[in-house]
Amino acid sequence: MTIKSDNRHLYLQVIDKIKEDIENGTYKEKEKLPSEFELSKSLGVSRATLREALRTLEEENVIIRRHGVGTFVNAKPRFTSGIEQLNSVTGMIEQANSIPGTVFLSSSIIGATDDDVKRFKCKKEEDIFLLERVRTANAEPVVYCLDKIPTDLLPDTFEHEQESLLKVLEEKAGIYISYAVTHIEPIGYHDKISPILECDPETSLLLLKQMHFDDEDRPILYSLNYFRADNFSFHVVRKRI
Amino acid sequence: MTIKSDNRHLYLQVIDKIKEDIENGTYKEKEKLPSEFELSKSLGVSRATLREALRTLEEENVIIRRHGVGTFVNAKPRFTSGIEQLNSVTGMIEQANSIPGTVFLSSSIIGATDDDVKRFKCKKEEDIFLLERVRTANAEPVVYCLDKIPTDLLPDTFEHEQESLLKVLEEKAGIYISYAVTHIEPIGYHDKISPILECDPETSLLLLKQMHFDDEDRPILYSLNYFRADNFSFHVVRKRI
DNA sequence: TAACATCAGATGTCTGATCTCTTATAGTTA
DNA sequence: TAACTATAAGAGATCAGACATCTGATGTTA
Repeated sequence: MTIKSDNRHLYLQVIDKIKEDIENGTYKEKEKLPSEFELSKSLGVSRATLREALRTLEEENVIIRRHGVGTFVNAKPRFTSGIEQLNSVTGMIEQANSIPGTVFLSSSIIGATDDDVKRFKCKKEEDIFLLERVRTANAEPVVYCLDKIPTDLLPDTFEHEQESLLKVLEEKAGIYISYAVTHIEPIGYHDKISPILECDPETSLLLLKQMHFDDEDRPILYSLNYFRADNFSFHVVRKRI
Repeated sequence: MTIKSDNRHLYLQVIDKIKEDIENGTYKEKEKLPSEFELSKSLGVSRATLREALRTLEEENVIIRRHGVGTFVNAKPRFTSGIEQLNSVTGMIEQANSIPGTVFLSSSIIGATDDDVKRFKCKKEEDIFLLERVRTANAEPVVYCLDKIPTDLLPDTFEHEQESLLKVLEEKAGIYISYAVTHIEPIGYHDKISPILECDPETSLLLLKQMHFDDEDRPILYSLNYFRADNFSFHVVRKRI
């Protein structure tokens, strides 16, 4: 056992343990798992707890269960880091083993537009903080970011020099962004932004318009991210319904 | 109770019942559900079964549970038909209340390229069927499609005039496409394709490169779809991990 | 040979209990 | 009075063991 204080719920630990065992080859693809009774005994948990874990794993398509037959490992490769996983730009750059940086362009406080009122469900008089930055990877500009956030959500000690807005919100304001509704648009050439990102006319941009919500579904942050298409690649697993 | 023969597993019926009750307002947003004990009694199932259902609903973000406190309805609106749902182009056009059409451009049989061998896990000698079409909505060209499929997967009576390739595969060859791994790329202007889709230079294209798999994870169909950005809009809900 | 009966083993469901966490409240103390 | 503390109630988390139902294999019979 590791030293890590594992006071998370039992069923979560069971899920991790089973995933781990699939990962490291203890249970192979398409192979039958031990019966629930045996598994629960060998893991030292009750069958009820084991079943809650298995139910979740089934929901995640990691395993498949057949009544009267058994539980099987689902071969499907695990596609990770698709576009459906929300990550800060900083995180994306770090994942690519590059060093993230930020070039501050401007910041201002503006009145809420009609769209903003709808987006943030705020009043017309509300002030909106507008932040304009260029994100760099190994000192090369790769993303142009425009962020909007109602001023009353901002922490007092806010400093726009910080790398990750999501991190600032979390640490300074106690706001945890849990998901974003994102619209995807291709942009061929943008008179203002393409030069900022040092793009030739041939290099297209991918625009992600993102409305971020916290874990209680409150609208927090609206951001426009223009990615250089030659530097970023997005993918998604599309499932038939 | 409805007449529908419900011999599906109990916990699935419980899930549906609870979702239904949330939908029709029996339990409102953010509201506390009855305790597990009460719920299981009122639904006529055991607490274990109820808990398996709740576990799944929690996984789906429909509810949220807090140890020692209670179970609450998660307000989140249900976002439908995002890009993560795989749909044929035909289906997408129909969903927009437009009439889908097809302009056949060319078809040919070519040898497998190195990429094809990797993609389809096939032999070098394998023949690949190549289909080039333009899809129209209300007679206006909106998508340029390039489809590749190994010839031995094709039904004998294949006719490329059919609207939906997915449907042909299903009905004629008994192959059911269940998901696709999709890469998203913006295209500014394409010398060949933009004119075909009657785009001005200002209209960008969104390219979806899709590798389709059947329900047993066999690679079946590789397709390049070029969408006119002004006609299609894609969105996705990105979740924090 | 084909249809049927039986049985073992697996998941599905049930019962009712204990454990642990959170919250509220009543009580105590400085 | 204000702040801390102990306690109790209510909720989800976990447990143990039982019975129900489904599936596949084996054996039996017409």
